[in-house]
Amino acid sequence: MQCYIQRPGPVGSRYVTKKYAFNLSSATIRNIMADLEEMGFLAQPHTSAGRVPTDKGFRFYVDSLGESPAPEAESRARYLAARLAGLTTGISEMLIEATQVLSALSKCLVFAMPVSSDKTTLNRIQLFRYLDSQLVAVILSNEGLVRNRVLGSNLGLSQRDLNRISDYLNAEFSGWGLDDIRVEILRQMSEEKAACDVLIKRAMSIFREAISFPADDLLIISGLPELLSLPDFSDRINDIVRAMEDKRSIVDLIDELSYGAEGVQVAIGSEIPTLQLRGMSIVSSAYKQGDRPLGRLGIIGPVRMDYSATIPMVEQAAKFISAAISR
Amino acid sequence: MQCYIQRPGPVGSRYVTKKYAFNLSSATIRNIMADLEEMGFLAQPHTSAGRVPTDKGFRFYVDSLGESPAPEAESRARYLAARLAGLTTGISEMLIEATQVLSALSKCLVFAMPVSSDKTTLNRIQLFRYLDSQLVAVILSNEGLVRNRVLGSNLGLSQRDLNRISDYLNAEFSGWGLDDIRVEILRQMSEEKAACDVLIKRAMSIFREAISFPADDLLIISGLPELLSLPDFSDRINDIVRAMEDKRSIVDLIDELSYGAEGVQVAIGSEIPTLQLRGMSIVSSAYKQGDRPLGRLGIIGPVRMDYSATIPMVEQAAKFISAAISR
DNA sequence: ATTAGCACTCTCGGCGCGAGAGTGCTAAAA
DNA sequence: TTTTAGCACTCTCGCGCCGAGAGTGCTAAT
Repeated sequence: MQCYIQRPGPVGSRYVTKKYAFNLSSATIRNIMADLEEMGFLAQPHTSAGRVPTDKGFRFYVDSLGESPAPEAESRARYLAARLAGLTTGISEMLIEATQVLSALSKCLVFAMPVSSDKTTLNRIQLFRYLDSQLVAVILSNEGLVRNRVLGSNLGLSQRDLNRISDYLNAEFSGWGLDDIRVEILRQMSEEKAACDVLIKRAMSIFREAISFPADDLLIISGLPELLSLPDFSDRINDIVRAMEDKRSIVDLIDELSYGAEGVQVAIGSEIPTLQLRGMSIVSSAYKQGDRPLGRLGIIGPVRMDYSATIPMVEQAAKFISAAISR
Repeated sequence: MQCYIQRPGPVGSRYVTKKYAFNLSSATIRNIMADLEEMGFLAQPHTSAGRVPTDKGFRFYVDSLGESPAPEAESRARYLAARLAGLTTGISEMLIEATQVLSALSKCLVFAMPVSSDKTTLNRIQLFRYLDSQLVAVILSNEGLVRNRVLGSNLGLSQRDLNRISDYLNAEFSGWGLDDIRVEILRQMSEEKAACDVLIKRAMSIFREAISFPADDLLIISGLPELLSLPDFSDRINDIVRAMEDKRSIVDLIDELSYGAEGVQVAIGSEIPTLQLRGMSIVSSAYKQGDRPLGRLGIIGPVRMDYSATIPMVEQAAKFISAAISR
């Protein structure tokens, strides 16, 4: 019933009778609409404008959408797969490519959000002398994230020392969660137990610095122009750009919304607490390695987006990426 | 004379007489304005609106600005220095911080653009086994850039092999320009000379892949919302966002504009060829390590920006960063 | 060379108005 | 009982008008 709000503007009873061969007159439709309005599924912006679905209406629609076949989803999935198949590089590159493809297909904003680096587990760390007095820490996580950090003063450590430190850290902490490592380092440091070995002490302080990342710089966003071109948001553009600039809060929002969600998760309009994103919906899904969630990707678009298209798209993309990672 | 167009909208003769104690009547001002208009320094949007400086007018103004003392520049420079001084990390972090500070101060968009990775010279490369079948190449340049790249299939090389390859590559190519390396690799590969040693052959093909970066992902942009909030661009917001999305063309533009420029360089309005950036000016300066330029940072804002403030700001920032790098 | 005065021009915001679209309600038809 | 036709009513939107305001150019006087 709601599927015809894919065009902007309220829709009137007469339009419905023309568009669909219901064999019902506009007056009947009006009655039905009045009923639906009473139930809270429709609303009119003002008397004698057409009806507009409410968030509740969309929620009902999305819930009742269920497992529709969606014929064109097939070809889209193939296209996405083709674009991603060529990539032999890491997860990050695949995610970037995927967001770009999806934003082009959906004409919405697409994000991808690897799981916060706090929650990743260390695969390996390696330190290098770099230029005059700096050192570089390269941190590989088991989740496919590669990060590097330049640290200020290497305190005159030789590359040999750094190798020993690296080896020590890998032996000690490989497989640990970065969060746990942080706690453990603080514990060891406060215990002063490590004081006996000055190298270990140094290793710890270097390590502590090396694994402290900003929490948001892994968020990938594509298709901002697409979102801004939509007639819905022609005012409020500033709000949106500003909201997207603050990646941290986006990450937190997505985290909060999809806490414990299985499969595709849809947040519609007022279900999103953030004021700056009012009037928008978020369709997102986790991608996983085996059973372990590695991150989330999804679409942010207007409430009246084409859910029957976006939901399968997000689902397919997440599945494809999961498969590619797990392979 | 032009310094009073720091408020939006054309300015009339009467306003001038009030604002400045010239002891001249508005009619006199009108005559002078008519003269300036004939010379091409002023224009009127329509008859009986005030005058607006032309690009030519701004150019004259900027050129005649010379070495003005700019009293508040002092405190701004100190603020910037204070914000940057705390950072002990690498160049990239410093640039990000600098762009953020500058965009907050200038209410404009600020960019920083490390020199293209093609033109950097290799300091060191190191390869790691990673996860199942991938390998990670970490590339350190002499210009302070740290990049890593995940490569697809490691072909069953052990970490020991990778270390040997790394050592070989470092011995062979450390100090070379990435461009030159590329050429050399192609030459060696076509000569099949390296065919004798299968490890070297592999090293070459890995290396070739490892040093191929997208040319634009080092461009840092801060303050897009600031730029969009300006009343000047309330239409055209879409153009701007889209232009900023296409980082590649921004990089090319800046490169082109500032080719061979010494010190601060100002491009005003129509001096910028890009259509999407019409109505804007770019103030930029190179930052250097010693005498070697490492990149460029600058401000993009409306043509009627406060050049007497932005020019010293960009200059100071570039100088400070140069000093910090060279130290 | 500068200024006062004056007629002229152009923009901008508010107002009214009519067209268009859509509704609710009532009474008739199925 | 459900559906339909008809009708009066309401609200938005676009358009043209008009007056206020700001600024100019020109001329004549200082």
